[in-house]
Amino acid sequence: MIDLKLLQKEFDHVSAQLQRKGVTAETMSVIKEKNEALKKAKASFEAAQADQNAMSKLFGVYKREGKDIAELKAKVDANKVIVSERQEAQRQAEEALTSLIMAVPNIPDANVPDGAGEEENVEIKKVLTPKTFSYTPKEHWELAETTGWIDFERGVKIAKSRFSVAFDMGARLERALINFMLDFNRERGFMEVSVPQLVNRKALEGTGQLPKFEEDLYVTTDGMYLIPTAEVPLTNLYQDEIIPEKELPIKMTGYTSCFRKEAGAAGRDTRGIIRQHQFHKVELVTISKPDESDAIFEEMVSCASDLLTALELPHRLVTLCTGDLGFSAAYTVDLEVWLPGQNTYREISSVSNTRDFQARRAKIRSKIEKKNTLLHTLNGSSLAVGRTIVAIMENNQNEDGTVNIPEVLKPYLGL
RNA sequence: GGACAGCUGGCCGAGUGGUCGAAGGCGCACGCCUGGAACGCGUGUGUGGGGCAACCCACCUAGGGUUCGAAUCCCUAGCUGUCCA
Repeated sequence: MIDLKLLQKEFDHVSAQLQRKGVTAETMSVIKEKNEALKKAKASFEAAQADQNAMSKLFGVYKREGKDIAELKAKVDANKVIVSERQEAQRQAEEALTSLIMAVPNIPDANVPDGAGEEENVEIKKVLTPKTFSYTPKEHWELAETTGWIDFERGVKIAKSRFSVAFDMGARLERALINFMLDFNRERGFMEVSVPQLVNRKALEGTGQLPKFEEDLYVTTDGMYLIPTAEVPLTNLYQDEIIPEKELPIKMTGYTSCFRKEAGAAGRDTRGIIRQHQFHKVELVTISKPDESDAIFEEMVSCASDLLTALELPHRLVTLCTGDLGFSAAYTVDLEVWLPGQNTYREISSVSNTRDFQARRAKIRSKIEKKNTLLHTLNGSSLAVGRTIVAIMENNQNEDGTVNIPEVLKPYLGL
C-alpha cells in the first residue's frame, strides 16, 4: 500500500512515479480527492462524537448533584442522530478510498528503467559461458521422454493441463535440489522455516496478491487460498507485530509448493514444465530495517546467483523495467538461466525489494529510535525447482538424450 | 461433533456500567548510585488518525446490539485451553 501521507505531501512526485507503473493521472487525482473527502468526513464525525462524549460525561455529574437529566437526555438524543449520519458518511468515504488504494502498485525506485515489458529489461551481467553443442540441443520435453524423468500425459490424466508427474531420477532430482538449495541458503544465514501452504485472505492482502489478483489464485470451499509463493506465508509470519530491533534482520528460507491458475498466461509455455499450475520453489524472505534493505537485496541476489553457479548453470542478471515490475516491488532483479534447447535465457528467480509497501499493508514494524517504524520486506526465489531441472536437463544433455547430474547434487542422490 | 472456560498494552496480569487508555509487574529508555557493573532508587514508556498547537477521535480478539455512557451487559464469529463423544 502506498503511503497516503507521502501522497498528500508530495502529490506531484508520487503521482509521476506511479504513472510510470501505468497508474493514470486521473486515478491519482481521484485518490487525492477521495482522501481529502475522507479527512473532512472524519473530522466532522469526530466533532459530533466529541460533543456526545462531553454530554455523556455530564450525566455522572448531574446524578451526583441530584439534578434533573431530562433536558440533557433530549439534547443527547438529538445529537445521536447526527453522529450516526456522519458515521455512515465517513464509512462510505473510507470504503471508496480503500478500494482504490489497495489496487495501486508500489512506487518504483528512481533507478528502475522505464519500459513497456520484458523486452526492455536491462541486463546487468552474465555469469558462466553457455557451452556449445556439436548437434542441435534438445528442448527439455524431448529429454523428458528419453530420460523418462517427466510424464506430461499422466499429469493431465489425473489433474488437467499444466500438471505433470516426475518419475524415478526426475523425482529424486527434485528432492535433491530442494535439500541442496535449503542447505545452501541456510549456510548464507537464512533460517529454514516450514509454513502452511494454505493461507487466509488477510495474508494475501498483506503481501499484495489480493484484492487485485484474485483470478490467479486457487481458493478452497472454506475460503482458504493455496499459496502462489512461499513469500505469502513467510512475510506474513510477522504481520501485525512490533519486532524487537535486536532480532532484525529476519532472514528466512522455506520450501513450498506453489499454486497458480496462470489466468493471464493462456497459450504461453504450454509445452513442458516451465509454466505449471503447481510447482516447487525454495524462497528467501527477509524483513529488515529500512537502511539495511539495499545491502540485503544484494546478498539475496548473490545467494541465488551463486546457487546457479554451483549447479554450473550459465545465467544472467537483469533489472526489471517499470512495465515488467510486479505489483508490490519497488525494485526487482531477475535471474535468467540459459536454456540451450530454447536458445534463450529464461527467468528462474526473481528478487524484489518491496520497501515498506507490504509492511504497511501487513503492519510489520519495529521500534527504532523510540518510534514505530515500518520495516522493509524482501523476497526472492532461490530457486524455482522445476525450472532448475529444465535448465539441468538442457545444459547437461548428451547427444543420445541422456543427462548428466551436476557434481554438487551427487551426494544428495547417493551417487 | 458436544459441553465448559478464556482472549486486556512489547510481554505477564488487575479491572463487572460513568475522568479506565486502562492498577501492578516484567521488559525497555534515561538519570542517580559505582572505579566499572549487578543490585537498589527515581523518572519516563501502547497503537493508529486529525490539528501549527492546546487538544480531539478511535482501539481492551473481530463484527453487531443494549445504554445518555461499555474493557465491563447481550448476540454472532474466530482463536486458545480443558473435558466428553
